[in-house]
Amino acid sequence: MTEPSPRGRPRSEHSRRATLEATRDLLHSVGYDRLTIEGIASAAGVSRQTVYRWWGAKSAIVAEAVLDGVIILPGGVDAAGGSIAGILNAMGASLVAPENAALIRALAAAAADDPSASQALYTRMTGPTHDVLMASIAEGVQRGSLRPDIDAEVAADALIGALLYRVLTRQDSPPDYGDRLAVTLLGVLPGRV
Amino acid sequence: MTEPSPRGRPRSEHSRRATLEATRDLLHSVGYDRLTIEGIASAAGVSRQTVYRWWGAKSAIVAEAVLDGVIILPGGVDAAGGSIAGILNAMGASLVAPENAALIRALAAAAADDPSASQALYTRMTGPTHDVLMASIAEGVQRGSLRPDIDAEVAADALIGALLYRVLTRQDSPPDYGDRLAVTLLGVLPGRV
Amino acid sequence: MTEPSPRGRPRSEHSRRATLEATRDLLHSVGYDRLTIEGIASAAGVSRQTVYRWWGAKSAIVAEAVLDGVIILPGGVDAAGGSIAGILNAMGASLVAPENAALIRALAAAAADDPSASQALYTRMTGPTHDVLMASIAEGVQRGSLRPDIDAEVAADALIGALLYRVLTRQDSPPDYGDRLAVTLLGVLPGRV
Amino acid sequence: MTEPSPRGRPRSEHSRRATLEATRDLLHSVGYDRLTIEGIASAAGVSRQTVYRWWGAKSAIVAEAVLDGVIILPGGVDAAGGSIAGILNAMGASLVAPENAALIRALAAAAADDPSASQALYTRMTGPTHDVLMASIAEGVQRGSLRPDIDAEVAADALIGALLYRVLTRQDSPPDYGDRLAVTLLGVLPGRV
DNA sequence: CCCTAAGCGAGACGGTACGTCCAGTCTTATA
DNA sequence: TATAAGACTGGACGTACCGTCTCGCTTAGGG
Repeated sequence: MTEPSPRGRPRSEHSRRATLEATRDLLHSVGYDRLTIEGIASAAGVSRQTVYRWWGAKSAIVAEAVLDGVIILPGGVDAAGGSIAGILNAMGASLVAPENAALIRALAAAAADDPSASQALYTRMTGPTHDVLMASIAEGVQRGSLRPDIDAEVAADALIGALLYRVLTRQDSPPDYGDRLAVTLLGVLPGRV
Repeated sequence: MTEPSPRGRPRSEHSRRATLEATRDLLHSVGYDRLTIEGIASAAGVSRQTVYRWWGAKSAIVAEAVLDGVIILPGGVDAAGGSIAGILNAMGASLVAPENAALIRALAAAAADDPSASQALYTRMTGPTHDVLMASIAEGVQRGSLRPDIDAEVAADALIGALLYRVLTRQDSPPDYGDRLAVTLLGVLPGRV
Repeated sequence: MTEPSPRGRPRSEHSRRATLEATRDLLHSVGYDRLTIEGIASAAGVSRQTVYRWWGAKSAIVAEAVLDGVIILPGGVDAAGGSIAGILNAMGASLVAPENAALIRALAAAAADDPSASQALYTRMTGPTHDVLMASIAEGVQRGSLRPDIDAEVAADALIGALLYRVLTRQDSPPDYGDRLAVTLLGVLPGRV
Repeated sequence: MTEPSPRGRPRSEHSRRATLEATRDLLHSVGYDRLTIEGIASAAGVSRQTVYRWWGAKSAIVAEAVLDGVIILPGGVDAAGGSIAGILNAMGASLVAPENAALIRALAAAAADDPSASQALYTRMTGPTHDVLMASIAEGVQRGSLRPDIDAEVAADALIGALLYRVLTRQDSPPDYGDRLAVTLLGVLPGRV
């Protein structure tokens, strides 16, 4: 029942990791458009051939980096448990930080022109936050602290979408932008749920 | 008092227009990443040198195409006057149409890696819709048909952002997605403002 | 019987002259290969169109510069009247001077690839010297100071050719190279005829 | 003690050879001025990048083609052993042949504008002939069949230079031009030495 | 203890696009 | 009509990456 046990030299985990990390760093510093496989390979200290053997296209590397957790949506997951406005404020503040905004925009570009990887990218990048928000909202509706006509999925889309929209258009969001989102979209008062 | 009257052969408006239109068509068919200046020039029947003389970078061409109205946000401006849900439904339906979704994604990619043009791109692309929405919302608040705690700017961001988010993640929006947005975010009933 | 008297603005002699002089200077400094019409026009303070109207090709400009005497074979004509060895020494010394050698090489290149201008170039550049040499040799033969079997044309070819060969191969000629040429080829003793 | 053994794909001798031969052919047909790296690459069936990797400038390709013997001075080396006039006649006849004259002119142009390669070009192209001539002349002097005051180096320069001069000026040399050179410059009778 | 299989770095190869320069041609306003 | 200004097509320049291809070396099983 064991696996057929592979022949030959095993794949180098070190090279794999170095490639993904170099990709993350470059995505960060030069953006998706100016990201090149040549640049990734050389920054990772890996040969071009090795990159092509395992990925073949730059969007595939980006996708794996995201799925592997090498690239994480800043401020997303660990905010679970707080109030909705708190989650949004944390997320907003994090997204707006220049070092993260560049990464977000790069990933938007990657998603934009890779038909196959975009959903994977977004489910991994924004999915956790999306889930946390949906859970919080559903709970609020159930407890009666939110209007009963709120559709949790749509609300989560809108909350994330608003932040994304502001990052892509390069409008900075004031520190209380999360509060305003919560009040406006959900009708909650600051400090509540 | 007249202008100094320019010397030399005047710039060809025909070439300018052909370049912008070729850019729009290619953006549409191959996306931003695979858009090349060489391809634009040849599709436009214009020499590469002419493109470089006037623009110098592909993002600049895209920006001008948008600002010039050669590329228009589908279903945006002309929806003015309808109900909010109606505007959103129309916009949503339009954005989701495959021929437009590709263009939207291409523009998101362009905005993502051109620091200088992104704001221009978005203010022209989404700005009119943004304004229409804000006006409708503000009017609704004033008339009392919307909650008074709604922040029109934030609401418009969220409405557009939600649609953008779904296009970028390639989740299609059902036909009534606009209705659900309006209900959830603004608390309006379908059919009402 | 008078000329038909030209209509319109007369050709600018100043532009013509400036073009030829700029050509000479550039030929001198960058050589024939890197000589460009664009460069000539701008160095001459003349528009490109004007150059094209009157010449059309860079070799034609070079040819006219030579024929017009703007470019002269250094040390050639004014050496007339001296002894043969003296002419050759003067010519050799002059050709070897770095500032002239560059010009000679440039003209060899021009002659090499312009079928129509090469003869004109050489007859004007080397012709006078050729003639002076032939006359001197013929006179020497007639006076009996040179062997009677000397063919003046062939001898002149060889004397000039030897110098040209050394310039093109970038071997410098020692100061007494002219003496050695005269002795070897004509059998004259230094200081005689 | 063995060589470090090179890594990577070995250089293609086929491409190297094809490039040099294409260069020779083009030099022949279009001359040096209209010779382009683009044209060489395409005629050789080689990518432009490969040409740039190994040579970088057209003069370097020409130089290697000469040094490698892909381009040979027509009628040069193999004439050794004949009489001086015979060598000159053979060389003269060969140089004057239209297919060779074009090549000679092209090489003169190449030598004229490549400071680094000109000596290499000429030592390889004319060097062997130069040596043969010098040897023949020195031997003639030693045997007493040539005047003792003849400087073999200068004489060889002049003999080659005369032919070169006529090729560059596009004056054709009559079939007996070699005889006339030998008689005039060396004082030998046709058929002797 | 070799043998075979695969991974890997190095680096050449044919290509495509880049951004620049120049060749020629053209169209305008001015002299 | 000549000229300067300057836009235009076209083509070559030299560079950067692409994706593919050989090499030699390394690192594992398995005979």
